[in-house]
Amino acid sequence: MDVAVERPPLVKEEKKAETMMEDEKLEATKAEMGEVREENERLKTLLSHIVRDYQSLQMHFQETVKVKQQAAAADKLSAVAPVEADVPPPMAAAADDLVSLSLGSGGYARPKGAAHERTSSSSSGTETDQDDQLSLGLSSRRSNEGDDRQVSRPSAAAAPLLNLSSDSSADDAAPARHPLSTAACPPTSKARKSPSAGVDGADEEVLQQQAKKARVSVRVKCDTPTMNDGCQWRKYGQKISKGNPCPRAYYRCTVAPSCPVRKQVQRCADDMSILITTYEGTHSHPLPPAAAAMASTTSAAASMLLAGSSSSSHGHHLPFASTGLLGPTTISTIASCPTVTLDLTAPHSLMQQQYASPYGAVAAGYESKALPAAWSSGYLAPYGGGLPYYGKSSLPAMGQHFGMGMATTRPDQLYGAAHSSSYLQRSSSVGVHGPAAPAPAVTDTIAKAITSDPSFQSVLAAAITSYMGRGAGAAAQK
DNA sequence: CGGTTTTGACCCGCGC
DNA sequence: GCGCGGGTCAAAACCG
Repeated sequence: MDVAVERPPLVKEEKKAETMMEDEKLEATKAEMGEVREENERLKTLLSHIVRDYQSLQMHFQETVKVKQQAAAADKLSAVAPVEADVPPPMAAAADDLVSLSLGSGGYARPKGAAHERTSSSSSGTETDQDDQLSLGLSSRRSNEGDDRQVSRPSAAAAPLLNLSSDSSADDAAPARHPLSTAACPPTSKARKSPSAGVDGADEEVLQQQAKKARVSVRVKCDTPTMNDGCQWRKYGQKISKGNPCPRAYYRCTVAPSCPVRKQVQRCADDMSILITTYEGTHSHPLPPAAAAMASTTSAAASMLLAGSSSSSHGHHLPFASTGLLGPTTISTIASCPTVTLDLTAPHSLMQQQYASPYGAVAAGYESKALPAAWSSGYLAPYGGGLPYYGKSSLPAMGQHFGMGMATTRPDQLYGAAHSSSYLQRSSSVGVHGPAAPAPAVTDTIAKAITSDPSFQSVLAAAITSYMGRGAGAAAQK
């Protein structure tokens, strides 16, 4: 009873306390919002700064390249009569490449080759929308030069010189000279079977040679028969190769009927737990997010390869190699089929070094079984998806998306995501370390890496800038 | 029933 | 020219 009498005042006090609490909460939230806003501003500033840096670098590079190109052209003219005068020599084109890491959506422009591919392949089946095209390719292109409408512009100005992955290299290196892009003639076998398929024999040969270029081999510890990289594959063959009791399986990308991408999967003879997946070709269709992530990884690797093979100045655009971002990476140019091998398996001494390096955690993250797990996780996060899709989002959104992707389960997105460094710093504080939660750990370390190494930032900035195309430019100028 | 996997045959490049 | 090995084809089997 007493209690009943005394209750009203208590309730009042409670209410008072509640309102006080709410006020506090409100204040806290407001403060938080303010922080976020500040963060946002900082990010914007940082990004614009980066973009500016990148642009000036780009211009500088272009100037240098122009000079080189002119010299080369002069040489060529004097030496050999060009087959097509208006076509820049492949090598010169290769030299024109930029360090830009185009992760995804039309990452590389396929000027004439692409157009031709469309026409030639569309006759046989459905072809995906080019605008949304995703590419495995790491391409070099002039990213922000007012080319705001399309990520990849089909005009010659795009002059994408370096396209990362194997097939694309053919596209880009000699788009006009070999109008039939390699992607367009997926069936190298068909060419094989019907060599007189109508195209100039010599051209075809060159084409195929180039198509054979640039393979990316990924070594990963994986218990499953294949590493799920998010793409759809159809097995078309299996062979017992010499020196390895384990059969090698051949897969073809089935996301698009005309997609030329293939992969070979084989267990390592020495260590059966290691799965060696070799990718070849460039997807001629938009990729699902999960696959895009993988594609960006392999394209980064392929870019290293092509960068090394496409110009004499090795290393000037091997940011990942130099930083070790991709893990222990070996490049073999044996035969006419150079291959990048990403060894994401055992902790070699190299790995250990990388552990110690600011970027080591990337490799470390891959090294653990988390890698296949992450790749095969199906990746359900709505925005965590492939980088290509970011191409359409506004800049701030991008930051969020990147952050999201990283904070969840995609260490492999780091290559494109790291620009939101302050976000990373943040997420790093939430990160959980340990093998059970590799991604946060990776995020954490990456954040440290980013904040501690300006060169890394600039490299990523270049990549992001090129990837974002117009979006970045527009946002940066704000 | 359509798509995928399996598997033997075939083709091609390369080394001898 | 021949044999070997890698890569691909394509029919049959399999599967959901």
